[in-house]
Order: sequence, then structure tokens, then C-alpha cells
Amino acid sequence: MQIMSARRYGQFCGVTRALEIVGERWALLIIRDLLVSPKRFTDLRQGLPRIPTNILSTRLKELEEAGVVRRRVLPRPSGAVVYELTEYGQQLDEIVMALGRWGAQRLGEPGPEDIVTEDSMIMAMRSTFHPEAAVGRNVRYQLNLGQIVIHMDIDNGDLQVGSGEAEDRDIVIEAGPAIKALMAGEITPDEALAEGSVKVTGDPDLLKQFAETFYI
Amino acid sequence: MQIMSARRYGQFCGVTRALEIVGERWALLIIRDLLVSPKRFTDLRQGLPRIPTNILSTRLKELEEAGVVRRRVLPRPSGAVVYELTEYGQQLDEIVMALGRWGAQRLGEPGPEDIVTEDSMIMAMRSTFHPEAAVGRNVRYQLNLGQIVIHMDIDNGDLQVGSGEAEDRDIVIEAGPAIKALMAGEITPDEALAEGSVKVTGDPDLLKQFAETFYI
DNA sequence: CTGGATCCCTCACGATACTG
DNA sequence: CAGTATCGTGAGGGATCCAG
Repeated sequence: MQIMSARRYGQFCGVTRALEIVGERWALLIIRDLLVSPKRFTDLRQGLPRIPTNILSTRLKELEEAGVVRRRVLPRPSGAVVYELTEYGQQLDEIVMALGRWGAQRLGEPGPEDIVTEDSMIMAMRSTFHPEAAVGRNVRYQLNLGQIVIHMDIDNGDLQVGSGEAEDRDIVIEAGPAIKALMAGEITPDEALAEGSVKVTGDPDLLKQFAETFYI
Repeated sequence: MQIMSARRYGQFCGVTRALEIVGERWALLIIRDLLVSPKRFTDLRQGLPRIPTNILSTRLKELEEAGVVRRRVLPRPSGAVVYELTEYGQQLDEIVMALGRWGAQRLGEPGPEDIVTEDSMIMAMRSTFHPEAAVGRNVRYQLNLGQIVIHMDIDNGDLQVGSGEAEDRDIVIEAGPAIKALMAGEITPDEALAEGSVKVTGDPDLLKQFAETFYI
């Protein structure tokens, strides 16, 4: 008789159950990246450079078993394996974004070893979007952070965030970690431009609109 | 120079930061219980019987350091030590409730070792409350689950959940794990009463109202 | 090259005993 | 009551290897 998996909490409770499913180390970060798009094993590794492959492998199996992730083999000739969230897994979208907003309040300066990934930025932009500031507007932002390029398309107040350059962009914002200071209200758009920590190509007023639309 | 704490994820990201703060094992369960009320060390142990005391001790220190929990010594003559959430910690309320709703969808039958605690039930009732089903209503439910007795007071559509018996209660609901089956829609109130897995003292129609107000 | 499996090592966690 | 001390175990970290 199986006494009790040591990793269980021994309570009949929703929170407890949730943590047994996605509370293990790395699990919610895998889900964060899969919320952006389905991915191959190697793509997940790139988005989480410090995860050991055996842990990634184990987590994917556990999440698949729990019905959070689905492993899918693409049809020939590709034959590639992709991992994607089930509908149940997609339900974590709001929770992961809320956690991101909560944690962002304690993001100080990036450490020397800290990296920024494309998927984490896409989720960050989605989670800090304030629809009430964008009602009825149409704008296309492109954001360059070193190698990372993403775009935010606001169509009639609706947000779409994606990888790569924006088509017909209204403004290109180029920044480093200062983008967080700007979005956290630690500096104003004017200050950011003045000190050169944020550069724009296009109407600088759009940077103000940006900061009023995306903030913690 | 401190290279990097092994427990860090090495990313400059809100989700990552959040998980570094509350992602360790047991942390969110401690917070779940503190969301209900401030507690002493021993109270926390009772609500989390399987937590080793050194882990509880360590987590409390980490959470205090992160500004999530505050350790407070009550004034004389009590002199007791209580742990309570800071305002930053309170912000986890919605997240913990959302996790509870998400995990509750995968709560099967309770295992032989599974226990139910008062605080977890209080959070479960808060998180499954559907205000739109209670607008303008005034009801006082008492819920007995073995030793555990809690009450839900709906005052003009507003919910307050607390420990112990309800004053001027309209109905006492007595149940076991079947309360979850009822709230998950796996059985109807009529079936629950018919098979005896739920018993009521008071108007049985109030049990239907209950199931329409509190559900996953 | 993708998608892992395997190995070894370390440290966080778990169980229990003990103390101011 | 409110924790600390001790020690064993297993999950996680890191490197390497392997099959398709």
C-alpha cells in the first residue's frame, strides 16, 4: 500500500492540490513560457537556461500526467515534438500574470547574472496592460531590449503582444532594465529620455502614452 | 562576492521574483492560513500538521525578510508572538483564492490520510463565493464538518466567513467530504439529502441556495 | 541537431529530539 | 509555548552521454 507520496501535503484543499500540481520548482516558469506559445523541448531550455534537462523532462511528464500540458507530435514531415497547455493549463494565465505583478513590486535592480527572456517580457507586458488607458485607441509599439524584440499591438483598445518587430509601428522604444524603472513609475518618461536610458524612434509623446498604458 | 543564491532563478522577471519569495515548499500554505487571521507559531503548526518545525521556522524568517510576514510580540501581560501578513502579503489574497479554485477542479476523493483544516475551509468558502448569486440577500449559514465548525454570514450580499458557530443562523449544514461533491456540482442538493451525505437543520431550500452561492 | 536519459554530488527538506 | 539542534534522505543541480 502506497502510504503517501512524500511530496503531498496531506490536506483535502484546493490550494494544496494546486501546489502539488504546479508548486514544484520550475513548474510555473515552464507554464509561463507555454502560456506565450507551444514550444519544443529545446525552446523551453533556451527560455530557462538554468534548468537541468532532467528536471525539465520530469516536470513536463508530471504536468502532462496532471492534465496541464499536452505532448504533441507534429505531422510529417516535421515530426517535431511540441508541448502545449491544455485548456486546464490555460486557466493559469490570470494567476501567473497576477504573480508577475506581485513579484514585480520587489524587482530591484537586475543582478549581474540576471537575464531577460522574450517570453518573460511578453508576459510582463500582458500583465501590466491597463485596458482602461487604451479604450478605443490604435497603436503599434515595438520594444527593443538588447537582442529581444517584441511588439504590442493595440487594436481598438485590445492588446496583442508578440515576438519580433511590429508592422507599421508608430514608435520603437529601445531600452535596457530602465524599462522596468519606467513602468514602475520610478522615473518619468522625460527623465528616461533625458538621461538616455530609454531611446525612441518616433513621437516621444507616445512614450508617455506607453507609460500610462503599461505599468505595475 | 555573492555569486548567486542557488535558489534563485537568474531571471529579471516578476513571476520569477514572486516564486523566489513564495515558491518554496509550504510558503503559500503558511500564507493561506495567515490570510484568515494572524497566528502564533503553534497555531500554524496545527493548521499544517505535516510541516517540520524547522521548516516552519525557516519559512517564517524568509517571509519576514521579504516583507510578506511581520513578527509581532503582543503587549504585556500576554507577551505572545504572533505572525501576521504585511500589506504586501495581503495582496496575495486573490492569488491564493484563484489557486484554490484551480486546484479544486482536480480534487478527487479525499485520501485516507487527507485532513481538512478550519482555515483551508474558510478560504475555500471565500474563494467559491459567487456574489452575483447573493445580491441583496441576508443569510447565515453554519457548516459543520466533523470537529470543524464555520459560518458564512451574507449581509446584503456581502460575505463574511468565520470560525465557530453562527449567531441567529438560518440553517446548519452537516456534511463530510460530500460538501465538495455538492459544491462541484457532482451531486445535487436533493441527492445529497436523499443519500444522507449532507444533513441540514432548517429549511432544505436554503441548501439549494447555498449550492447556488458557493460552487467551484 | 532534437529530445531526452544517466550519473554523481550537494543541499533543502523531513523526522525527531531537545531546550530556554 | 516557541522555537533550535541533529542527522538521514531524496529532490534538484550540473555534466555528460545517447538514440532517432
